[in-house]
Order: sequence, then C-alpha cells, then structure tokens
Amino acid sequence: MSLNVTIADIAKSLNTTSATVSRALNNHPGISTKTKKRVLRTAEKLNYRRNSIASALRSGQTGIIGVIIPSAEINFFGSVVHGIENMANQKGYNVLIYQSNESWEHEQKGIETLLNARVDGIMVSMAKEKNDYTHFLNAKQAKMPLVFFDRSADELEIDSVLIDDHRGGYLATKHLIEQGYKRIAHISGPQHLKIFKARLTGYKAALKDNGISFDPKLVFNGDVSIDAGRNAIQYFLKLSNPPDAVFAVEDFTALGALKELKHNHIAIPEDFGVIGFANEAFGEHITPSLSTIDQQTVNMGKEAFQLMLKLIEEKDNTKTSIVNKILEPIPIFRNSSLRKKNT
Amino acid sequence: MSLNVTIADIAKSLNTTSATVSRALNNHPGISTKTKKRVLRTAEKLNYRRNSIASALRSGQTGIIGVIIPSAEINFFGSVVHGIENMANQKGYNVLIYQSNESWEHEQKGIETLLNARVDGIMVSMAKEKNDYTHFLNAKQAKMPLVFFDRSADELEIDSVLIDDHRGGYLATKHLIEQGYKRIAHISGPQHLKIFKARLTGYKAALKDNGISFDPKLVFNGDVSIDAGRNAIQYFLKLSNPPDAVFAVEDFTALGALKELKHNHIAIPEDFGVIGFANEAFGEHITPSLSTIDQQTVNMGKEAFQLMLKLIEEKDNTKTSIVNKILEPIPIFRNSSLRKKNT
DNA sequence: GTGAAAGCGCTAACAA
DNA sequence: TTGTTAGCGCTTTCAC
Repeated sequence: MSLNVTIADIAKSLNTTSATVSRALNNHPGISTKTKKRVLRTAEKLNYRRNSIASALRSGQTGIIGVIIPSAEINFFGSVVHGIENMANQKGYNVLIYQSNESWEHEQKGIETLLNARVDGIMVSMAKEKNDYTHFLNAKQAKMPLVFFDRSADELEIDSVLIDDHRGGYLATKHLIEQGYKRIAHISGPQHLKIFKARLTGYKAALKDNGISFDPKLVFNGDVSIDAGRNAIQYFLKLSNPPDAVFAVEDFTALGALKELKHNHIAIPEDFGVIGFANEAFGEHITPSLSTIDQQTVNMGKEAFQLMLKLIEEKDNTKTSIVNKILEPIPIFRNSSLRKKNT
Repeated sequence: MSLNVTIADIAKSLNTTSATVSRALNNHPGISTKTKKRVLRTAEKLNYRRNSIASALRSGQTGIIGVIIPSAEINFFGSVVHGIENMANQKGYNVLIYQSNESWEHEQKGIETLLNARVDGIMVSMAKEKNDYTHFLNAKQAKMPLVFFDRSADELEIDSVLIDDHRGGYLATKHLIEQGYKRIAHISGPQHLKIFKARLTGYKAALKDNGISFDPKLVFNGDVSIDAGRNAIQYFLKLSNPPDAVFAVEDFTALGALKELKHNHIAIPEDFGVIGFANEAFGEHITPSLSTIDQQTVNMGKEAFQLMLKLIEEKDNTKTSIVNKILEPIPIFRNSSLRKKNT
C-alpha cells in the first residue's frame, strides 16, 4: 500500500527473494522462463517502477549523459542537442542539459554539477569566454568520458566532432569565383575562435588556388551579428575598388549584408553575390534566398554521441588515441549567389 | 587512493564519523564552527565530490526537473527551455530534457523514464499527436509534481502556464480589421490542442465584436506547417468570394501562405494581409516582414518553473486549487499586414 | 555538539 | 536455477 513498490514487495508476494526478482527484471542469464514470467506479471500488477537512483548507486551507472551548451535558444545548439538526444534515447540513455550562457564560470559549474550527478559522460560545446581549462582537466582526471562538439580547443587532448570550417570557407569562396564574381570580400568573426579563423584561411586558400591575390582591404572583421554585415557593406562600398561579392562568416552577418545591399539598390545576385555560413532556418525564406554552408547539426549530435558511446564502452581499457571526427560542410546555393543558370 | 573520496574517508582522516561530516557539509544546525571548518578544509584537500546519487537515494530528492518538449530543434521550445534552465540553475536544480518528437508514444516513454529517474518534478508541453492521457494520470497518481506549459489540456486538472491564445487570436484579427481588410480568413491548427482552439475562438470573437458575421468557409483546418499555409491559400483563392486577409495559427503556416500569395502575384499587404503567431526568428527578416503575436517564451519558462517550485514545496500539503497562469500575448505588426501609415 | 546504527532500493558476489 | 549476504554513499533518527 506504499506509494512505491519495490522489488522486495514483488519478492514477498511471490515467496522468493529480491535477487531473483532483480535478475528476472534485468534479463539475467540463468533464470527460468517461468519465474521470469511470474515476476514480470506481478511487477505489472503491482505497478512496479524501477528506482533508477538505487540502481545507479549500486551499479555505478546512471544512464545519463550530461551536455553543456552555450544556449538552448540558439538554433544551432538546439539542433545538435536534438541529434544527441535521438541517438541517446535509442541507446537507452537520457540527456541532462546544462547551459553555460557563454560564461566560463557557468561552464565550470556545469562540469562540477555533472560530475556530482555521476553522469556516464559529458559532451561539451565550449563557451566563447575563455579562461583556463582546469575544469575539463578535472573531469578527465576523474576518468569521466568527455567529447567536444563544434567548439573545441586543441590544447586539450579530447575527442571531438567538428565540421571542416576551412573547407567550408573554401567551398563558399570557390562558389563565388565560379559564379564569375571578380572581387570577393570576407566578413570575418572573432579570430580567437578557431572556427572563425579556419573560415578565413579557407577563403584565402580558395583565392590562391584560383590565382587571385589576397587583398587585406577586402576583409572586414566583425562580431557575428546583423550589424556587422551592415557595417561591412558600408565599408566595402566606400572602397575605391569595391568588391562584387562577399562570403560572410555566418548567416546573420550575411543577412545584414543583404539588407544593406538592398538598401543601396544593388542587384543581388546580378551585381553582387552573397553567401553565408550555418544554414539558419530563415535563409531559405528571405528574398533573395540565402546561399550558405550547412553544418550537419543533427548529424553532428549523432556522431558526437557515437564517440561518447565508444568511450563509455572502452572505459576500462586505457585509451591510446584521440579521435577528431571532421564532418563535411555542405554547400547550399540559393538565389543570393546564383547568377549562372547551371549548378 | 580510490578514485572517489567519500565522507567516510574524510571522517577517517579527521577521527570523526560520517554523520558529523555530512552535517558539516550540509550546513546543519548544531555543529561547531571549528569542526565545520576542519571538515570543509579536508574535503577540499582530498578533492571530495558529493555523490548526488547516494544523496538522492537516501533523501528522496534528486534536484532534477524533467522537461518534455516536442523538439529541441524548434526555436520556441529551445527558448522556453532556456527560461526554465536559467531559473532552475538559480534555485539549485538541474534540468533533464526529453523530446517527444510530437509522438504520443515517445511522450509516454518520457514520463515513464522521468518517473523512474525519480526527478523532483515534470514539466511538459504536450505532443501534437493525441491518444489518451493515462501517462499523465499515472504521474499525477504517483504524486509527481506536474506543470504544463504552452500546450495543455483542460481535461487534466494540472497547473499550467499558457499565453492567452484567445486574446492573441483576437488581437491578430482585430488588427486586420483595423487595417481595413474586409473578409478575414483563418488557418487553424489541430483542434484537440487547446491553444489552437483558443486562437480560433479569439478570431471569431473579434469578428463578432466588429459586426462581421462568421463564415465557416473562411476557416481552413491545417496541421501547423508551411504546406498547410500553401494549401489554405490555394483553397481560399478558389472560393467564389475569397478573403482579403488571413490570420494563420502559426508563423510557419503564415510563411506558407505568404509564399503561395506571392506565387499568385497578389500584393501584400495592399491586396492581402497576413499575420501569424509565435514570433519565430525568421519573421522579421523575410519579405514582406511578418506580423505576428509574441509568446514571451523565456518568461513562460521562468513562470512555469516558479509554479513547479511551489508544487515541490507544497508537496506534503494536499493541493486544493489548480493554477493556470496566463501570459499576455504581445502583438508585433510588420509589413505583411500594415497597409495604413499610422499604428 | 557528536557518535552509533539503521536503511533508502538495488545488484552482485558467493553459496547451495 | 535460486537464496544469502553484503554493501553502493549518504542522511537521519536516537542516544549520549
């Protein structure tokens, strides 16, 4: 008559022991089909619900994966979490979310909390604000399986899933060249973040491979915002020899660029091409629709979880190598840059 | 030398008992400041980390709130979760996310999992797919604190935070009337979800208050998708007496409507007005920018968590009344419906 | 103010 | 195949 039925209750009602019931409930080998059935039936009848907490305490496994993201409100992370969650649920794991709000302090607290919660593993996309990495090193030392996604740091030798930002930048720039644009600019992001730096180097590499010399005047350093895009275009248009296309480091920046170009009555894509990065939801709905580079968000989540699963399974064995899974960026060409009929 | 330091280890190293250490660590009354300090210092020195699992088993409280949402990928829910998480972390709780993917079966499994995880409370935004509510009733019966947000059902007597969808529908429709549109249609959503039903009644009420008789032909029942918007417009345009404005139940539906109208070369907002609902991020960036109703997402999450906190605190006392917190919808008028200069 | 002892519900040795 | 026993690490009476 208590609120929570335990295996002891089931055992009592069947004149057997908790051990047997536990074995039946967990599909252990070496248990008769008959008792298993009897147990399952009475468990159902008594409305038994396993106490995961007790189970976790005893077995040392919680079946929970902690995920630290900068913000659930940013589409990109919501999408990656979606991928992680899908995969995790399929494999019988649950996902505990912790938001760092881009703050180092919160990130640290998140690691601490997840460590205390005895999660089976922690997946992290690092906060922009950087300080030191002791919290990650702590987790590593405590043998907590750790996987980074999207935002990682080379200094830490930890498994990660990233997309190839260099290649993304390369493909975006190459596309503009192929569309016949002659002076291609770039609106870059904060250079202390690896992903933004890589997009810039990709841009430069594409220029080089196509015999176009790099002109530093054509790089505007922004902060990944709509305004950065606007400001960049204002700056570009004032140049004595202005560009006729731009690769923006991120879709919102590209959006700002589009708006400013339209404001100046410049025809897109005829007289000016624009491509962004991230494949944000709005891109296909604006006018003109925005060319961009997709980051395989859901897939990134799934891949990251796969890595995590492997780490958990190998936990006892000493791990020797670090896996850095690199996902291919997927170019999506839309009207903001397509001025040739083909492709 | 073991991986995990326990309170027993601290006790041993101080020649005292676990009980004292526990009390010191938990700020219990009736403990000398000296021993507290000594305990805290050695805990730090030994790199002690509380085992939340053991603590949860003994105390019956996990400090975890389970949240079931249709999808983390939908901006709206990510945003609400952000609100919940912020508030929860502030109050020392953690948040476990479970995605139903709009499926009744997953939702059921989510409740089961969270019940087993012995979370301190469950917050739910219901899946579109409806079957029965036994899983919610189970949770209720198990005395699990339960709060709904955004999507709820009247049949279940459970606390909730919703926005005033009726009023939202009313305001949207009234706005179209004020802009001089004469035949105003509505694209509705699945009617078993209260929020969609309420938007429809709000629409009807606004018509009535303005002396416009309701015409059932002007309501197209969709499923909250871009295609629903497209199909609705196709249907509307075939009517002998077609509408000149539409209030869509949701922004994506409104987007579909916009696209189909543009496809038919109908001028927006001059010849046709459109307003959506939800204030999705893309709305302000498309052309024409989309009028909509904002739902105070982050605030909704915070309010919902407040309700949850109250439930947890009152858990012992028998609860007598159900709280339904209603948030005010905030109209946002943009170019898709603004054809008068003023306002 | 501190210690002794019990037990939350489960699982996993080891026996039988 | 099943039962016995002993904890996982913590909190919480009840003594003193």
